[in-house]
Amino acid sequence: MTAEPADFLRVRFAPSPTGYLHIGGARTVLFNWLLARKHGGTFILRIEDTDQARHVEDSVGKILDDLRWLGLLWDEGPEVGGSYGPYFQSQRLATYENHARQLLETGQAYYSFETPEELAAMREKARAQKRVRSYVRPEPVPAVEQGLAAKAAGRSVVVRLKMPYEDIAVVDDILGTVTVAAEQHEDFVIVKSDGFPTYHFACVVDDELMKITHVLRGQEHLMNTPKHIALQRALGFSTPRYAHLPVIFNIDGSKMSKRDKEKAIKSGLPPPEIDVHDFRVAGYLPEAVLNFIALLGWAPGDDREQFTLEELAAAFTIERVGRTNARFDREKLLSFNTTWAAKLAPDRVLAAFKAFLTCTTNPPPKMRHADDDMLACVLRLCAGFRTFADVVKKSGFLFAADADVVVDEQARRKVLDKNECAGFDILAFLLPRLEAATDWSAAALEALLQAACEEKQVKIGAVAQPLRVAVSGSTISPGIGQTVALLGRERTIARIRRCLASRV
RNA sequence: GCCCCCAUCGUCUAGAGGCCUAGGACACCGGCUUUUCACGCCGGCGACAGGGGUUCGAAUCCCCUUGGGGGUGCCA
Repeated sequence: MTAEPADFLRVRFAPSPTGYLHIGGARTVLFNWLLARKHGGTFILRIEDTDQARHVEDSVGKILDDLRWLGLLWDEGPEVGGSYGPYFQSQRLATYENHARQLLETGQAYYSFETPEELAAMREKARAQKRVRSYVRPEPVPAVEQGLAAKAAGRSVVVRLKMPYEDIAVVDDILGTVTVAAEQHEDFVIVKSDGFPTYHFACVVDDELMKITHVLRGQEHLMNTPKHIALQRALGFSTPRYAHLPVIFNIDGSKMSKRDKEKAIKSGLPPPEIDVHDFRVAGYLPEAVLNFIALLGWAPGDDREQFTLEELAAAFTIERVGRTNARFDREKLLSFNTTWAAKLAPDRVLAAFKAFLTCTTNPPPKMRHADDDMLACVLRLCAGFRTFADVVKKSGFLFAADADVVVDEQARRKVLDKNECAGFDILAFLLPRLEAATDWSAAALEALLQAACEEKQVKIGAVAQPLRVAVSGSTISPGIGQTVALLGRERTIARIRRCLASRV
């Protein structure tokens, strides 16, 4: 038996720390992770923090946290280390410098001094002349000594790669072969004036040094790939296999950008979920999110739609990744979440619910600190729920102080005030009977309500609804018998009394 | 502008020349269940962007048009 070498398949996810993990990024991680998992390869996490201006405080921590929530753990990278570290690009500057020097010394790269204004003028001119390429390589190219001197003199200096004048073919496992013509290439910056490498340069150097074999990334990188290939050739590196994933949009076709979120917040609309963190806080299960995003751009080929991470890893192949952009349908995600919440083991749902309670801002404090038995009970009573946020909405009143139960205006009108306060009358009728009840079990209470219906000659709704509104403040709650049983006699009576006192 | 990618129900997709009077899921509509919300069950509506080829035969192959998207940064 011939064993595969340990690192025959190495993939990476390389986010830049500019905020939370985007849902599109999550799908990229997932596909990389699945590929590694399927083939027994290695999944590497690398932080591309080469843009000092865009760096957002603590965003690495947030990204790691979201990845852990999803259950997509990395084999090498921050916190876990590995043999090819460091895994932060900002800690690898010397490495990039060495490679840049090599390129400079072999004449494959050169120093360049144009000002932003000059570059803008070049761009404008190129557009007017309908050319793709805007940067014009100086002839001859400045000598290394000239560049060093300019730098010493305080001028803004970058390093550019001399792009070869030849067609470059990108062999893509999803898209096929994409060839970019020689005249399309231009000398691009590999080292910025602040001495940091650009994305292209750091990425190529690290992929080589970290022995990355497969690059799975978003389609927005497709046109970068010829640059990367040119860099690899100049440095004598090997070229990994490439696969570019289709893009994910909002349901209306707009981009799922952070800007959308900010815009919505500004105009007072509920912000759309676009970061993994948003879905966490909104009460989704990672199982559902993962399952749903897996199906954005990938399909098993049969009618199966429900997959655990393990099942995905077994079924996943790059060949079955599609080429068409997808829209993110929140309704379908909601449906997936409902399904997962119902089919997952109660223990798992409880654990996820507790995690939700610690990260969301809404729940009544007492709910957050309730014991497992109580929370498990609530989860049972809310069976069929769509998100954890719904569970809180439906059962939060169980954890509120009696004085904090405020009757919703609409509920009051519809259930209590209507028909000359029939609802209040029912409550007044119910009160002594509940006070006198000897058995406070859900079944006994249901029976008590049934008896009240018969006595008053009304349907069960006419009795259950006023009681529901009195104890919960709204028309939404778990089954009334169980709700009242769980609430207990004392609190139930107190709430009915408070409600009756509010009658005008 | 220029370069590149893409194109099946409203949405995610199955479909790799005859198995397709195009299958599934979500949404939607109708019904059932029902003390609220949700769940659940049954049924229905609904697509091969348009035009040319190739072929005995095309959703599937080729070309054009149209539409959508990406790139065109000292961002990644």
